[in-house]
Amino acid sequence: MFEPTIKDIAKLCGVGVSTVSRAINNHPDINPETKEKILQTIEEYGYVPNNSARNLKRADAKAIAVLVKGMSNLFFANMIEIIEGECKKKHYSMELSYLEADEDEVDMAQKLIKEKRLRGIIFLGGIFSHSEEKLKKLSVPFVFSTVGAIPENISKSLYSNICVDDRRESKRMVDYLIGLGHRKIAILVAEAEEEHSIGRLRLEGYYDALRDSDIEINPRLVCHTSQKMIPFSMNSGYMTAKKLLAGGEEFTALYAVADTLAIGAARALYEAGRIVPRDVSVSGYDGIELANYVTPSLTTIRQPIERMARDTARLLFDIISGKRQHQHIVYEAELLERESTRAIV
Amino acid sequence: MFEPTIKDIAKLCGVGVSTVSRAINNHPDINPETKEKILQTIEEYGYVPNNSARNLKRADAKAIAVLVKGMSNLFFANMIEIIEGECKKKHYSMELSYLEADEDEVDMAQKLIKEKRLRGIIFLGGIFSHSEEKLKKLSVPFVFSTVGAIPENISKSLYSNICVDDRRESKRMVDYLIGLGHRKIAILVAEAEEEHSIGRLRLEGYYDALRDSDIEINPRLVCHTSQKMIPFSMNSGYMTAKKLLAGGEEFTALYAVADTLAIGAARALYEAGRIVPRDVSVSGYDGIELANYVTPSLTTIRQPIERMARDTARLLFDIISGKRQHQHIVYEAELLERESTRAIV
DNA sequence: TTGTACGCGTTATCAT
DNA sequence: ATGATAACGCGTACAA
Repeated sequence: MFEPTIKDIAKLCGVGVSTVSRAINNHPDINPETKEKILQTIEEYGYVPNNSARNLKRADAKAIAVLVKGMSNLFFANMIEIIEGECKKKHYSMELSYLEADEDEVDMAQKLIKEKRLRGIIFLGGIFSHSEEKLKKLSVPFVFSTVGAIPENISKSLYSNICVDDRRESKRMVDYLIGLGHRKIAILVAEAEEEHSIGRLRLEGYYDALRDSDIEINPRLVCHTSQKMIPFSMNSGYMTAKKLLAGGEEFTALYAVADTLAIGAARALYEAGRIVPRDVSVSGYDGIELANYVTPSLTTIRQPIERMARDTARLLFDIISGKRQHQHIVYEAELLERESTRAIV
Repeated sequence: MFEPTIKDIAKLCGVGVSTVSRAINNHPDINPETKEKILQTIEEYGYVPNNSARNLKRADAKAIAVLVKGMSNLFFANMIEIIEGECKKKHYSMELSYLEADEDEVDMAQKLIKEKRLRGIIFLGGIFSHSEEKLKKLSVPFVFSTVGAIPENISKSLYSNICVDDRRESKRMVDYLIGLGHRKIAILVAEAEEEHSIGRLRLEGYYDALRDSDIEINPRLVCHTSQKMIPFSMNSGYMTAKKLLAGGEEFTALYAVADTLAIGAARALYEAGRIVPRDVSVSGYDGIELANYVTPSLTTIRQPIERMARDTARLLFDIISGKRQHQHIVYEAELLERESTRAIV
């Protein structure tokens, strides 16, 4: 198979490489006829420009990257689409990259900045676990969006952050359950070991709520999902709830720190003959589409992700263009009261 | 911010660029002390090699790409992980790229082949809608996996294909429903217009089954999801089922060509006061994790995706290394009989 | 073991 | 309007 380069096309057309380049990149200074002929030859021989060479040469790319931590997370799909839309408006291209839990997002960001000549980065999800020094190595502005809490000792002038207060929203949910008369509230929590993880923050919110209402914390109702399982899988919620039930500890409500966990748990309750919400109230966190379609539909916390995604992108563009400084914005989430919870009679 | 290149590092260390290159790429011919010093300088100045330059230079990358059509599709997450595992075993790196419905996967493949010096491609999902001529432009071997039917007129020696027979498996499901005594079977179908789409194939299977059992096809029970909605969303299933119910046509079973649609439809039935499976049997297709956790759990068709993913990767590697020729393998799916379907009394 | 110099494919600058 | 040529940052043959 013949893989022509720009030189081959130039030779084929009897023109110089710069003319071909002009044809490809829609430069003005070119004779329409020449252009036509070149484009035709390109078509004929199946010439595809080499992006590596382009990126190497090009000073300026009008591109940003979105780095998503934890794929298999449907939660972000929406946000990414919205961010992509904002990019299109600004005539920016968007590089999307999914990272495994063990990959270092800042390292990846550095690579991409060089490789793609990026002008900015959006970090989506995950936990923040980098030193200030490391962060300083990033040569373009970046915005964290929906990532776990960022340590206080990192200078706020270095980055932007868009989030909800996970701890506060989690407390809101537990307050709601307490308001319904529940006092024996079990919690299903994942990844709570790590300092600034989502799981940990949501667990803290649970503690806050109980403390505020003078309810003693019962460690037997704090259920950690097994490390061996896929972190936020339904199966993980299912198995953990099974264990809770087997333990025999009484509870009238079960709050899972993710909708997926809650749905798995609801199944375990069903199999144990406990009817939701008659016997047990169940609630989740995230507000995924699914939560509205299971039966009974799931009471949950929903972040305003559309707005957050939009604002994330806009903020980044404003910082790139120098219109604004770094911002740290905390959004209010919403408690969606649905069928899976109800007051104790 | 200072962005050092390999030259800067070389100068800083008082060595030549090739020595730095050797240090980076673990070449044997280098003095351990020199290497140590270089690596230290690299660390200190935060040098990150430019991947574009690397790719440009490198003849050979030991890399493949996986092109996924339709993100927001949790279905593939599993497969990708397995493929990634196989890549690691072979010491290949894997480039992952998600495409929107309107993007051309073959064009993208061509770009990536040049940019990343790929040795092979895996196409995951989507519909096949390319000419043989276009396919021939790809200079590396490729395997289709779980994509819709590929037109007969394309030479089989050009590509590999790993799939299940969607039409046959769909028929299997409808046969099963008929076996339970159902004769008024509604179907929820998406994307059925396009010739070789998944939706179309599954609809054909439905027709096949009815025909085999001499059940007359009732067009009012064939429900197409609206074009305006997100193709396989639960909401789409929900709305379409609502419309079916509003139409007043009688049915005792509802088969949706995707689990997500089925779950949305189940919700609509619930809200209409029709109990599943007592009043209506519901079944889906795909076998996503969720199907096992909703209540009642969903009867569905499950492709052996783990095995398919593994075999897809292995086949590609074997073709790359010349061990095997292109293959066309059809896997058998499995009908998972669960709580959402039952015999007519 | 190390350094020099060339070329990968492209774009941009400068002549023409 | 067009062509020659110098970068871009890196890997590698070849020379030392």
